[in-house]
Amino acid sequence: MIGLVDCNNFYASCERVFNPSLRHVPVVVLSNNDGCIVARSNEAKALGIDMGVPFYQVKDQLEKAQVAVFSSNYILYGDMSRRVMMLLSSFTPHLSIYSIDEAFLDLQGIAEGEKLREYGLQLVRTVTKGTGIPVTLGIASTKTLAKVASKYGKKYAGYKGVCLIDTEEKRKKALQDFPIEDVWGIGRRMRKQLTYYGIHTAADFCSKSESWIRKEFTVTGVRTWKELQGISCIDIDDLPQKKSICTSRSFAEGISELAVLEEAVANFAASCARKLREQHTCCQALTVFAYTGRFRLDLPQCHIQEYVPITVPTNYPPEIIQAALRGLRTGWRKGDFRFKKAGVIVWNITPDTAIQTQLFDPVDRGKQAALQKAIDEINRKNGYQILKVASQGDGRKWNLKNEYISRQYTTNLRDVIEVKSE
DNA sequence: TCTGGGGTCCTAGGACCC
DNA sequence: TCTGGGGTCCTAGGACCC
Repeated sequence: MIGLVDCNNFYASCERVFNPSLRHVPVVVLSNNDGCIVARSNEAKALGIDMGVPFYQVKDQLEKAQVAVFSSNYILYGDMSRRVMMLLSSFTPHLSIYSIDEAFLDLQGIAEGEKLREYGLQLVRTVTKGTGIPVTLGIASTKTLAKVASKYGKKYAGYKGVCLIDTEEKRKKALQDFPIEDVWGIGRRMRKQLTYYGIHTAADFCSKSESWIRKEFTVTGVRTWKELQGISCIDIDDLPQKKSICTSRSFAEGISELAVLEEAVANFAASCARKLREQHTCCQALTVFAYTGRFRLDLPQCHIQEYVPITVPTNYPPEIIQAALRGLRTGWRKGDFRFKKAGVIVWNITPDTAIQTQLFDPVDRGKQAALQKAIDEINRKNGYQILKVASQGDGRKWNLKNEYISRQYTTNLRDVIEVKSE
């Protein structure tokens, strides 16, 4: 059996942990740049606030309904996620972290029947009490069915956060009432096509033949189809190495000057380098991109995208920054453009051990690694990016909007909550 | 005026290699 | 006159996930 643990309204729940006045109050969290709504508490969902709507379109409505609004605080959410995952890992030797707020657990041989339910309730209690984040656990024989179970677990309070699909009878019953568009792997486009064929529930989908599913929805459709029947197709322990790592941002105001865009790109490249080092990997190529705003078709459009191969695999910021800037300058065109978004993607990721160097590599890789280790250590002790590459600048010309950001309750001494005694 | 960020997988074609 | 089979690398777009 496989378990799926899903944090309820994760970002909104994180904001609540250190701010009890938000309990029972509608809460929403915005994306970077205060752009869109990306998380909602149950109260906010009940008000009919949709996922993904641009903030400016509903700002007045939110004010009227006295909804608490937050800019996204990824430092806080990342740290809370780490705490949740740490507690989960004490419940199984085999945890596969799927996203910031979700993880799959291999429950093979852990318990069965009523015991499994007990185990689940204990898990939910432990995480909720230990972190303040409410979670739901869905248990079934495949990942897709575990997702179905967790949705039922959230929908009905009677489950107390744990829903099991552990018999054929329960599986059939669960699929009978389950809207096909809520199935993991079925998106907007497939939904449209399925509606056309009169397929509305997961059970309808399962009743079709494999060859028909393959013809209409290719192998990915077949995978979902099999998973729903209880045949596992998606591996639990794919936590393989990432194949790409991306850092990108939208800018509050469009950028017209190459120098400013270069500064932004240098920072995105440095961030990719840091992510590579954190997982002990190097990259051997990158893509740098910059777009003008896609919502302002009345303005001149420009779409820069440059692939840059790197000879010797690296995670050293100056090298990655240099490669990214080289790409940006190659793609740069003269014109009256206002770039709204830019980013760096690193590809061809390899472990940082066993690097194949060039015969005539002019760089002393050992010295370089030692230097970077020292820089990382200084930054760890003294604060984020105390030392950085000069081309990263001060970031003042392309800052993000985050008007409603909360404090870094768990990672910054200045922001730790004070407990006052009488 | 204001519209996110970070991933995966699949398909398909072109260029190039032996 | 007749012109294969098996690869890699890169680009690009679509669909899906959270």
